[in-house]
Amino acid sequence: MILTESFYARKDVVKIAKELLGKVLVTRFDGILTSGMIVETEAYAGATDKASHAYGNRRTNRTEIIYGHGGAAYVYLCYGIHHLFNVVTNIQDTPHAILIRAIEPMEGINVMLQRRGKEKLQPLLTAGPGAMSMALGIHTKHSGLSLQGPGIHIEDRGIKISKKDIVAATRVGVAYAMDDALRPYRFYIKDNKYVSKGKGL
DNA sequence: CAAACGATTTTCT
DNA sequence: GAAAATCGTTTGG
Repeated sequence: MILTESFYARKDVVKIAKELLGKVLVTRFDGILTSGMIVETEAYAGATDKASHAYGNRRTNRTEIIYGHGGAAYVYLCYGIHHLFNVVTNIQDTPHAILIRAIEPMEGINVMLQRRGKEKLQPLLTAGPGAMSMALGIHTKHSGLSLQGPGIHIEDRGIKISKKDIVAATRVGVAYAMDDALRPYRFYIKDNKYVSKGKGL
């Protein structure tokens, strides 16, 4: 089943980040379907989190989407090269978001290989937020799209991730956030080879 | 209006 | 392991 607004609108962003593990992220652009199981996420707790773009309730044109109601996509450009895909959670004016960092490819693998300029399936195809977005065809122009719409959505296909297989760790690439960089807001599936290596382990 | 910077990835040494 | 690539957003003049 497709996750609905009520899934994203809840208030515990950390809990939702854990629940997203094992769900399936699906994109369909120009009639081309690609999908993969989410194996790695990071929570960003808005106003109280220095690592978030919305720290201190700072509002800018770019981050306005995070302030909207849960269930939308927030895509932004990092380092001028990479498109990072986030899921907006919580309710209007509470800027929580979850970064999807890695997936295990399921459908449309040949398309993903083509988009990434690769020839054979290997973990680095979708391990890491920038690489995953490119494989799924996600672009900053998709920022603000509803996750219930035709382009992007997340499905529950009944995959159960055992609690003992969920690992909590510190987030990647947020050293500038000082003490908040130490929060255990990164979650991934233990022993899954499609989890990105990161730098924070 | 100009300048600095980043929730990363790839490539070269 | 270190450094470059590259551009929209944000911040300062």
